[in-house]
Amino acid sequence: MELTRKGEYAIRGIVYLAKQPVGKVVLVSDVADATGVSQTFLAKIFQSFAKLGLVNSFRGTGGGFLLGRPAAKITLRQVVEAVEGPIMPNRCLSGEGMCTREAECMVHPIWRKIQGEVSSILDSVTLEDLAKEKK
Amino acid sequence: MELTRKGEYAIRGIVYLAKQPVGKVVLVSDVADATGVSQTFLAKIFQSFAKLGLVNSFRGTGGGFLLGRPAAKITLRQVVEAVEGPIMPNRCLSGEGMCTREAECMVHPIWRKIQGEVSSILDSVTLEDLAKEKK
DNA sequence: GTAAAAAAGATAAAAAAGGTCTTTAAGGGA
DNA sequence: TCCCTTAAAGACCTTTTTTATCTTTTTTAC
Ligand code: SF4
Ligand code: SF4
Repeated sequence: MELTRKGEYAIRGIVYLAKQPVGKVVLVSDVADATGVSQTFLAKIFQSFAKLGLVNSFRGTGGGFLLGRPAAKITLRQVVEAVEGPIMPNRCLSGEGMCTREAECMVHPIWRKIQGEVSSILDSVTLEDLAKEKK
Repeated sequence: MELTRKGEYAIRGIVYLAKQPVGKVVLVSDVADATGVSQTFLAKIFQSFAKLGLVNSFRGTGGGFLLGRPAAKITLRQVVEAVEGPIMPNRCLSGEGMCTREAECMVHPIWRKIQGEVSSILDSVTLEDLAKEKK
């Protein structure tokens, strides 16, 4: 029930991107320095983001990363799921037939409810919200 | 963000206990058979329960386990936390000073909210609820 | 005393987490 | 064209956690 470091770093990294002026391209090394994350590890994380279109990347001189769409259009859930996989408090939520006890199980619906609540909270937060300064 | 097998087995095991007639002592081997869990693994889990008073145990002939208090007084949260530790979606929730960024962090409060929601859902379910037959 | 059962602790295989390193591809500028 | 810069891709590695099993000890009823 705990976010991994990968997930934590992913959030730090993309929030840093969201804090940049729109259109500014930043090096992964800069993000790594600013967030206190190993550069190579963060690079891997950003690759996952790029595959999903959460960020755009440019190679070569003057290259780097920027958000793939406006910060307001990227939710915290999308960021977390990009690196951690689907929000899933218990294995039996991944599909039918995962557990033969499901038909009589009184616990299964509880996990579904938790999944729904957590997903909904994470969906309600965007990078725009997270990029603001705390007041 | 996923319940371990230990947590899953813990719930299955103690729910089985909750389904027994009040006061009935059952062998860990019976619970293991009924829930499809390895007996030795389940025994370990029940030891954790016993330490916290969630179950009572008796050794020797005629020994076994039963609930430590009425099913209505044992919440799903207590069961899960007994084997998985505190509900904690991110490390920084475990105490002050875990993360130097916390003061300016906009994400931290989100994790706290999730922690609160999940805890509250798990608190609202008792073994009495889980022991009922599904209708 | 003996058999039954949980308690306790040591051990270990398998999986996941948490990275690093090397090579390749792409882009910009001299 | 030839460097230099930077991300992409994938192989590789170490540590920690999960998921157990096995053995020995303690307690209890008969
Ligand atoms: S017993 Fe219930 S909660 Fe557990 S895995 Fe099966 S369906 Fe899910
Ligand atoms: S940066 Fe924020 S969310 Fe991440 S560990 Fe620190 S306080 Fe928690």
